[in-house]
Amino acid sequence: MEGLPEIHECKRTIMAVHDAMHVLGGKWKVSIVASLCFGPKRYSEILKDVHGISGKMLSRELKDMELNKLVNRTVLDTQPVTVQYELTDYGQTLKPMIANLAEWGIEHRKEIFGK
Amino acid sequence: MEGLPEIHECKRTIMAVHDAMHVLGGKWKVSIVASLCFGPKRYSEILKDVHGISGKMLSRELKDMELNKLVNRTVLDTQPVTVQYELTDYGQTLKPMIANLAEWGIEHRKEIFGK
DNA sequence: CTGTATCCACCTTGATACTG
DNA sequence: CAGTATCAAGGTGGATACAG
Repeated sequence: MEGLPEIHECKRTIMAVHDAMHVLGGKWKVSIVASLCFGPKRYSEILKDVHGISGKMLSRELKDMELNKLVNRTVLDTQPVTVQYELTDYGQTLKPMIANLAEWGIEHRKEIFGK
Repeated sequence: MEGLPEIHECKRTIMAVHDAMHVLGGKWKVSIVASLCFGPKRYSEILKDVHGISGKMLSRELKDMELNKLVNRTVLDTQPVTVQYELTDYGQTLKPMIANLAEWGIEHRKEIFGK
């Protein structure tokens, strides 16, 4: 597999992909990560960014990702309270993968609608 | 976002990621693609590769991916019949993304178990 | 604003049995 | 070997109401 000199075995790759998906599974997680790739966001901002997600699901997914050390949650001392989410250093390591996925998604859209 | 010179906007990235996930969503698709990244495979080989998947789900996911032009299905003239699946040229474009995901998955496993 | 609780419809998946 | 059919169970996610 090109571009992956460290990997020489199929099963190992599949396991790795499976591990990654265990953390990024669910309908919304990668979209949320994508949103947070562009800097810290408040709850309501993510809600607007990720089209179609409900408040319940956003809370739930963010809590999941917090447990997995992917995002940090900070309650800001404002009136009324606002909460800021941001990728942890660990979460930042997902950026290249998100970038790849986005790039493919754009090409895919062209493939579907463009011609 | 580093490594993505063409993308300058958050919403567009999120949409792109969403589009990609529309095709790769579901519990098993990325694992199946990962398996096929290592060359054509027969149904039963994929079944062994992707740990935990049932025959029903494998059939269903492969059919989905065939509709989306990601994989080719070829019935081989053997006795009994065997069926070979392989990534289309279009499906091959997913390789970099799978490679990234696998790389991250391996690091993630270290993060969880390694220390 | 940022959630949580509840109820509920739907979808996904697994198990099993069966076909060509 | 490569599927399909059927059933049952559990998970997923939306709507709404409510709380701090």
